[in-house]
Amino acid sequence: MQKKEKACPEVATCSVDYAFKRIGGKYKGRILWYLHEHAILRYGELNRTLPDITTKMLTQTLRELEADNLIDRKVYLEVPPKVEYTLTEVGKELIPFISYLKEWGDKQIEAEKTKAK
Amino acid sequence: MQKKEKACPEVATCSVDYAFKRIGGKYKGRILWYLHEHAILRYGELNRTLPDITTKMLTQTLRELEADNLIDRKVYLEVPPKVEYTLTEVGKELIPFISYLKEWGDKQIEAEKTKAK
DNA sequence: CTGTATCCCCCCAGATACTG
DNA sequence: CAGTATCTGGGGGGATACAG
Repeated sequence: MQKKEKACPEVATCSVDYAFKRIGGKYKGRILWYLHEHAILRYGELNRTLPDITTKMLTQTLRELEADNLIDRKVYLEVPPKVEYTLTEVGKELIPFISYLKEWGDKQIEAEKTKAK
Repeated sequence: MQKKEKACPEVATCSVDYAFKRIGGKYKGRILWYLHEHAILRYGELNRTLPDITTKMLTQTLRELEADNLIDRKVYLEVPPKVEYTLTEVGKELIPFISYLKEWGDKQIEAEKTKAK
């Protein structure tokens, strides 16, 4: 059964939309931030740093970030295997903004606490 | 039919996660940005500004933003009805970051074009 | 003009098992 | 250690109709 094509398949309607498509998603923000804090993180370290993520989602998200040129993936050919993830230059450009967002988040969380009392 | 409040579905694992939960979603970024650009927008104007949104999603998203105290909703009791949306002070605090993100997006889009040629 | 109310599809993401 | 593979469901979001 032919369904009508969706209104906007994949083209971003504006640059804000474009940017949100690239850093949106359930885990991307945190991954980028943790990579900023630690500079280099291995797969297992990321998995432990994000307690609620599954290996499937972690791999998938990392691949998307890599495809979008926000992170680098370096594989060491040794046993046991070792893979390191780092921010690319383009990815690093996002840090000031995530940093700002984090401060805003901290502030709001604090405000909520005060209000609750 | 009242549904359970959606403003804070789950506990955020960190402030980055918290912030992304509040501005994430398919349309929130653009809505906040357009409200910044125009200061005041009516429901119909927002609907026209986001060509790919349905009334259902627009209403739903606006309600969430309102519940999160990022936008204000002012109703004029007249015929025909008139509703105006504006950014709250808390919402305005997000503008520098969205602005930064927009510039980043513009830059990436430009870079993609150059690369394509 | 500013929304509600339904119906329903698709896909994100979780759970689990397995592999080089 | 660093991932695939497969199955599954829940809900985000689309289309449409209608109301105050």
